[in-house]
Amino acid sequence: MIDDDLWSAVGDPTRRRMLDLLLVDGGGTATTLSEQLPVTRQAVAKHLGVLDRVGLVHATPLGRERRYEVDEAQLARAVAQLSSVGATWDARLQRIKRIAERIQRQTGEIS
Amino acid sequence: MIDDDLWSAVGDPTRRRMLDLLLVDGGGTATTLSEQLPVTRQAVAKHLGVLDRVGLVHATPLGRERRYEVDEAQLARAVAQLSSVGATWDARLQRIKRIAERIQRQTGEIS
DNA sequence: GTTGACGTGCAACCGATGGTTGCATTCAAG
DNA sequence: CTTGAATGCAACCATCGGTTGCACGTCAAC
Repeated sequence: MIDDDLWSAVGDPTRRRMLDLLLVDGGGTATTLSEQLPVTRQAVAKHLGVLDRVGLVHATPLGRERRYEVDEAQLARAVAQLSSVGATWDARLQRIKRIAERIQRQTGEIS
Repeated sequence: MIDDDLWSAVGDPTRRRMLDLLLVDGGGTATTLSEQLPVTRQAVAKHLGVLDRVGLVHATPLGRERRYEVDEAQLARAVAQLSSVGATWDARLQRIKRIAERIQRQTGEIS
C-alpha cells in the first residue's frame, strides 16, 4: 500500500527542490536553502519540519546552526512508491489498450 | 523540465484514486465516482475540474450527465514525469554513495 | 403537460497548509 | 559585553480540499 504522508511530503514542488538541493550540496540549513530558493527562510523551516516528520531528512544541531541531511533510505522508499504508482497506471493503460484491441478485433470478426 | 501543474494534479490522493477508478471503470460521472469515494459529489466535481484543466481527463456531456474519461496520452506524460523525478533522485543517491565509497577508500589508503 | 426524481452547477463556509512579516532568542566572535 | 548571524515563535493572509445548502436542467412517468 502507498503511504499518503510520504507522497504528499514529496508532492510539494518547493520540498522537491529542497530535497534536490540537499542531495547536490550534501546537506544544508534553513538559511542556506532559502538563499537558493524563491521563498523565505521561515517557509523553508516549515518545509524542513514536514520533511523531518516523515523521516525524509534528519537534523543535527551544529554550533548555532541546524544542519539537515537527506535520509537516503527513506528517500529510496519514496522513489519506490513513485515508480509503483506509475507502474500501476502504466499497467492499467496497457490493459485498457489490450481490451480495446480485443474488442476491435471481435467487432471486426462479427461484422 | 517538470510540469508542476501536472505533478500537483496527481499529487492529491483523492485525485489519484479518481484516476484509478476512471481507468478501471472506463470513465464515470461526478456522482458515480463520489459513490465509490469517501467524499461528496461536489468535492469530486472540483477535483474533476482540476484534472480537466491540466488535460488528464476529458468531459463529454451525455444527456443530463457529464461523463469523464481519462486522457491516456496525458496520463502517460504524468507517469513519465514521475519516473523521471524518481530516476533523478535515484541517480543522485547513487552518486552520493559512489563518492562516499571513494572517500572511504581514500581515507583507508591514507590511514 | 405536470410532477417528481436525478444529475449538475454555484455560493458560502470551514480547517489545513504554503507563504509572508515581525519580533524574541540564542550563540559565536570581536 | 556588544554585535551580528542563525534560529524559533506568533500573527496574519491566500489558496485548497472539503462540506452544506440551494437553484437549475433533464429525463421519465403519471
